[in-house]
Amino acid sequence: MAVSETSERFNELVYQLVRAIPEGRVTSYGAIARVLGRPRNARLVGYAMRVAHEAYPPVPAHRVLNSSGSLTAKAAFGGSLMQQLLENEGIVVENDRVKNFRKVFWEPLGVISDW
DNA sequence: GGGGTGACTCCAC
DNA sequence: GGTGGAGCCACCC
Repeated sequence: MAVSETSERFNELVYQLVRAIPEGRVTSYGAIARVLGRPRNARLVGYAMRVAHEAYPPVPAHRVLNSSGSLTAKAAFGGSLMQQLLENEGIVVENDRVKNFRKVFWEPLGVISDW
């Protein structure tokens, strides 16, 4: 199976990290990319999320936002589903942006030291 | 192999 | 805080 193993591994690490996000907290694509040693690969994290629906266990991709706290993935979730999921966890969403983004932001580095 | 695209980020204004 | 431009890298024609 000669697929691009590097991106496969990167993909899996992204999933594992996203699954570690606590309920009611969010993080950003850039933060994940940085933790995985690819600070310039935030876009690839986004791409990984796009195909994350094929992964199991499921990945809570709705907890991953851009660096501004905007729901850039909203369209991919279809309508207001993403916002609903976030609000269901106690996160306040206003005008496609997470309120108190800095407060609910979850730093992935904490989990890395646990590995 | 070349060119366009994107669930991004940084920097300047 | 918003906007615009450049950089990045895998994916899909």
